Amino acid sequence: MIREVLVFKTGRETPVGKKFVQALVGLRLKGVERRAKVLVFRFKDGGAMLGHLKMTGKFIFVPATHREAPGKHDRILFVFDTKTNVVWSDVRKFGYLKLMTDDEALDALAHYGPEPLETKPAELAERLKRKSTRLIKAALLDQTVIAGIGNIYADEALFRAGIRPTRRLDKLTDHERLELAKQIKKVLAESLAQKGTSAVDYLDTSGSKGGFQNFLRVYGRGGQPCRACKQPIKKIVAAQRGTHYCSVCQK
DNA sequence: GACAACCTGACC
DNA sequence: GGTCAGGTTGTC
Repeated sequence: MIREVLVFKTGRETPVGKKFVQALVGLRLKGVERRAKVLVFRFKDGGAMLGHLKMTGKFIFVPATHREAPGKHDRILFVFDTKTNVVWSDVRKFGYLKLMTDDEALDALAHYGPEPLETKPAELAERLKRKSTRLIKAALLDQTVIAGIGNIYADEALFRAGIRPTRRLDKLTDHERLELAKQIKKVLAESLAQKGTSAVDYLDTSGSKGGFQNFLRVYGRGGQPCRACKQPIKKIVAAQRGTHYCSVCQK
């Protein structure tokens, strides 16, 4: 049960007033799920809290004894009636937490594309089969096409599939779409096995770094030699995001 | 499509 | 001082 909700910092997308705190106190957590990049905290009493970490958000478990002296970027401390409390920390304050009914939660999550790790490559490939002229990189980042792919994994999957991020979506061949779908699944699974990518400051709920940053082939490697062909990795802007690729290995 | 906006910190 | 950063949304 949530005993207390201590608010240290608000933000534009999570103003977090008295209402928010009052609604949460007394609720019993049923479980936590993830859909796309959204965390879903469900309550036994009904209703849910949806949370997005955006780029710098973290949920960290802390011992119940740790109560005061919030860290510089801690936004909210959730005090439970157990031995573990939870801190929501967020340097850039882009993240949000929203309380809603079960129906509202269903609505809010309805527009996302399929979960790549729970979907067959052929079906993922089908999601990418569109007449759109936009860049494949933009399509990969579009959460309504396939859910959960971010900037790192878009670049990594494209490298592994040998496809340039600047290719037009409607110009990919069936073979390329299928290969890309397979590589999306592969790179996500490998990263999970390494407990994620701490390229900048990602930490898991125990405050530990992931290890996949050591296995990235293009992301963050602009100017460095391609691990496959030794030519320098290109760094450009595509779909308004920093984008890394090998001009030799990716066609 | 492109671009600004949200915000803070790291790095050149 | 300027640029960039695991993301998303709203406005040309």
